[in-house]
Amino acid sequence: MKKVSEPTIGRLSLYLRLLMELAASGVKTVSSEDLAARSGTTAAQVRKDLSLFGTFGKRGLGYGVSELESRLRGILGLGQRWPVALVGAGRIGSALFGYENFRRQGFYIEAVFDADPAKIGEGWNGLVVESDDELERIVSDRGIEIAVIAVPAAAAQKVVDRLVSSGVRGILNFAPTRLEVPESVEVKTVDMAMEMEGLSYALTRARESGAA
Amino acid sequence: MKKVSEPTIGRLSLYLRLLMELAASGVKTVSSEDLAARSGTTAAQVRKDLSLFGTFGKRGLGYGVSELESRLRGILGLGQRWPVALVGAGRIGSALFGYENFRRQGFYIEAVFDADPAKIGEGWNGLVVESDDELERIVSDRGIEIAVIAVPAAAAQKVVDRLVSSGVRGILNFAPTRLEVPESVEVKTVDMAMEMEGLSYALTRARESGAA
DNA sequence: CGATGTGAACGCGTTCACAGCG
DNA sequence: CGCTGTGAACGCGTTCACATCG
Repeated sequence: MKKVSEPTIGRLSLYLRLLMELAASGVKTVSSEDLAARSGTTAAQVRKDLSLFGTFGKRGLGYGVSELESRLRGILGLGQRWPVALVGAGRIGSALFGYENFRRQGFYIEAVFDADPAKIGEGWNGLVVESDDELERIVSDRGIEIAVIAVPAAAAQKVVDRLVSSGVRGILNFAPTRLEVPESVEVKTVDMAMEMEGLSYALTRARESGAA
Repeated sequence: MKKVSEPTIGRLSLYLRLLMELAASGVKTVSSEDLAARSGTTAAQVRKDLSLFGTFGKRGLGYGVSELESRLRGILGLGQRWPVALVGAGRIGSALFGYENFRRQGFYIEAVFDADPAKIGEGWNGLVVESDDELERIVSDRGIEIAVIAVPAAAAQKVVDRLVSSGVRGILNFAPTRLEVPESVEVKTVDMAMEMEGLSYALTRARESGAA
């Protein structure tokens, strides 16, 4: 198999969501051009992305919606239930929990940790907040491989080290800091401040050239 | 001025945060190599990024921390207060509100909207949740140019259209859907489901090649 | 001498154009 | 004939290498 770029994976994820919507609307077949229009890319890009993983289309016809959907599920590893640990029982975690696509794709928060003794033992969306001290034990006992980090930046690296040593291999990071991990561990950082600053930049530029 | 790529802006934002940390530690000067190590990139990349906007360094010495910090602030348009509207008074918005870097960089949530009549009039982190109906009036009255969308995907496009027609030119979108906007409007989408699926893909791949 | 600033080389993802097949 | 699958061309961001200057 050829090598697959990160943007490609992001688009596959997007295609999958669109296919679910199409399936719900009763559509049976889509062309690369149609998918492209809905996802904001080009038909050639759609075909290239898909062709990296096999040949799913019917020439002269397009792609079977439900077939492609299940193919993408398989490619993205969504055919299973993924137990997830949440570290930091704050608002971000709650938001994630309420995010319906989260569970629908097989991600289940199965442990919530917090360093604040006041929160430990408290109920949290049907779970109980566990003590930080138990992190290693619980993560490895439950076979958790994916964790969401929602702690302050200063605490993040320490948490990550402990998670990784307990078997976690994928991390979604909301702490605004760069995390050091072994090659074998995948980190995705969501940095809202950075996104906002991107907006600030764009607006400022527009204003300056408009005013010039 | 040469054209500036999106990744470059993201890195500038990152450099800025590192510079703030360095300044807080009393560091006066940094080399491109030092900044590169801290930001996970290369020294050449740091210099290229900065050189797009001017020549801030001293040869043989490096960059003045506080000088570079304020230059970056200027470049990113952070020298001002940005009033922000939040549409959707749910958990994501609360998370954002609690995010300290948010206010520190000049972003202030100055209006919160929700479609749910039960929430309207309620207090929300010191603000009052406004009726969706008032959106156009309030956004334009308060000169709001940046909005955060935290509503269900199905409702997002309609909200965006109304925001844009009221003067909003920058949007941070948490709804898992592609938004249609005029050229002149900047959209940044934060798609947590997509990030999680990226993790799922990486872990699945690792497992398969490991097991092979 | 040391670290910056930058033109040139490079690698890689995207786009193009068309052959291939239902 | 229509739309997919794909090698080739392209554009662009990253990396390299070194001239430049404090």
